Amino acid sequence: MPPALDRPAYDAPIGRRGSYSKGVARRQEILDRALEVFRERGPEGTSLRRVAEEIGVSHGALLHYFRSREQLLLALYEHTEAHRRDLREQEEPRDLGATEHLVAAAGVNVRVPGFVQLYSTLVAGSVEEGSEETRDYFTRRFERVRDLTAQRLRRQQEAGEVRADLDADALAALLVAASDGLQTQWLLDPEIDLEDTLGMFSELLRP
Amino acid sequence: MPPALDRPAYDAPIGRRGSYSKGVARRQEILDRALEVFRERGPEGTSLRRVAEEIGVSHGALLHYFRSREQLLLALYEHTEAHRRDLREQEEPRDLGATEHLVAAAGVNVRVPGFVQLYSTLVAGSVEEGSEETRDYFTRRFERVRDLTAQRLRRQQEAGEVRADLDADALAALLVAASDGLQTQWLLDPEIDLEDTLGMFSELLRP
DNA sequence: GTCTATACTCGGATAGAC
DNA sequence: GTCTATCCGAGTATAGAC
Repeated sequence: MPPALDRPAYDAPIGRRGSYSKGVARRQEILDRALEVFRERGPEGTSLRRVAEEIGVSHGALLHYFRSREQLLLALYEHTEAHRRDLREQEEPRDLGATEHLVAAAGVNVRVPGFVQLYSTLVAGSVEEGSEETRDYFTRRFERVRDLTAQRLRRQQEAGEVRADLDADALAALLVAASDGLQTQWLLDPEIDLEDTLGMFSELLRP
Repeated sequence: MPPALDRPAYDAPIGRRGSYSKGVARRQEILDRALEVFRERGPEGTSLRRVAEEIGVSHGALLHYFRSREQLLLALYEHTEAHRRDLREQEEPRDLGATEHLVAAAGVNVRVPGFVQLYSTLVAGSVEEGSEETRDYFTRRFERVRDLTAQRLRRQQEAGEVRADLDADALAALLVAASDGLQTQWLLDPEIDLEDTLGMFSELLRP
């Protein structure tokens, strides 16, 4: 369920030209306060209207900056993801193998309360009609994550750390799938050992 | 995302004792007609109220037999799943290996329009507050599927078809996760070759 | 048990004031 | 561009008629 994102695409300014026209700042301000509300309560009891009230704006105003509840949740996701990424960049050694990278990412994910659930809500919703923006977002995200994983795999294949008789791109899709799927299983049963189980993949990949 | 289900738990009669008290038949009748509505339209435009109107009951009455929209969707899922299972029992050879079994299951899944999406909607929703029934349902389902997969793996390990140095239960979780995760990726990008990619797992498992 | 009526909150769309 | 007011249809809870 993994890593990097060059730019927070949906935090981008709304007006094309011109300076950061106050609207952006206002939107950021609203987002910050919304984040706090989400942090205090769980993801429950956080309807648009209640969040808006808590923040001190009308729900119409909230909807003016975030075209839908889904977009607000996506902004929340991106914000959390960025923070999560910072966490990892400190503690994570460079040049991990593909599996180890995903194991580390998954480990951080499950330690951020609500993060995995938010992710799976958004992905499931992204496929519904009228969620084209979220859909594009996650389609691109999957592509990026698969590519990054494939790159790592290729590097490992060249170094002889991973068996070279299998296609790196397909392996990458499989590895990312296993990571996401295990996190889903973890949501329903937090007893499962996410990191150990996913880590088995590096065993399977050994030449 | 796989196979069997001993009993459709939420199609069970409501009253404990007594004969199939007409209520069950009525519920079934309503469900059948609702299924038809879902089949005609996609999963879109199928609000409780519109479905109720279409089949000629009040939306209150519909809610009397299915405590929530989610429960109606779960009934729809179970019904489709049963039909899907019938399909497979005809064409599928007995005693497939774990991977092959999941590959076949996934292949059928993606050929039933809307099925994968319905599954992922339900799983994502099951984790939300107030969805305890759906949550229990899918928790049990995952347990069952993992167990079944682990059994197959153990059989293959004893037969020397699968490397025996790895824990079958953990492998099963990983395999099921990969299957689910790939189906999610397929939802967002139907170009990916679900069956071939998942099939690689049997390569990885070879001793 | 079966179902109607009603009411509440929700997400979202709209129109228009500033 | 920013926001208020208003309205719609959605899912759901409740009370009570039969």
